[in-house]
Amino acid sequence: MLTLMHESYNVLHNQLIVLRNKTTESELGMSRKRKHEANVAAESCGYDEDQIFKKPKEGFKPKVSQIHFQTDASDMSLVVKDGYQWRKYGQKVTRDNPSPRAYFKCSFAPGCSVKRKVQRSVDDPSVLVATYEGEHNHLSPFWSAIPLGSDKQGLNLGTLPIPSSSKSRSSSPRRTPDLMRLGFDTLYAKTGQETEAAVTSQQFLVQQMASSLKGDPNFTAALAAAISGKIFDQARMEKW
DNA sequence: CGACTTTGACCTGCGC
DNA sequence: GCGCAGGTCAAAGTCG
Repeated sequence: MLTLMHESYNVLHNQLIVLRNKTTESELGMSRKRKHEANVAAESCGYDEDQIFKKPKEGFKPKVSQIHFQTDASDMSLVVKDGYQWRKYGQKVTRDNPSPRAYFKCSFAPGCSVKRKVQRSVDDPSVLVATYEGEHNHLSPFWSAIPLGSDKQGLNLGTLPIPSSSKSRSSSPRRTPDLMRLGFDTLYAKTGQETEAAVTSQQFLVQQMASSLKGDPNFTAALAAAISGKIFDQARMEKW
């Protein structure tokens, strides 16, 4: 039943996203050709033109947040490792900033329409300013790597997707997943035998992972992004 | 060969 | 209507 419910939810959520996109397009005023294309798509979904192009009572403004990343000043790439998988689809030099602005789309989930703009700060070129538009319709790749209900069986973190779209050309080593897999595999190898040694090794592994993650710039960047997002949400909630 | 980046062209909104 | 600037598309190139 849970699976069915989850599937139904996903279907409905995807339809909502499609409708939101269409209403936004119509509101912004699209060309006749594009309107026709959207209309065809709408018909295939079972909605009439009025439903799709009727101006919404409340405009759907995508959630926008801005996060600053401290980088090496010598590193001129616009790659921000925040844990998600991004696909770059454009780059522009804007008037107010001599450094180019890169445009990314979330490529982790097909239906995810979150966009990200990354540009160096005018004041401090070592700071990357990432502007996020929209909300992910999926869990972070980190949590997606952990199967639901995994209880000493799954948790194969070695399958953790490699964050960022830099295609691992950068020099940063991918040591964390290996370490994590090593630890969890060791920990969960003996099924159901919770010995004292296992508890000790668990504590040891936790310490080892903590020190490993602390030294991993990718993880700290992702953590900073997550905390910033949380603070942003809280600020919005308090404002309401 | 697939996934991804690069980059010039194109689209769209906005001010004049 | 025109020009500018920001945003997006898509073909070509790159890499593992």
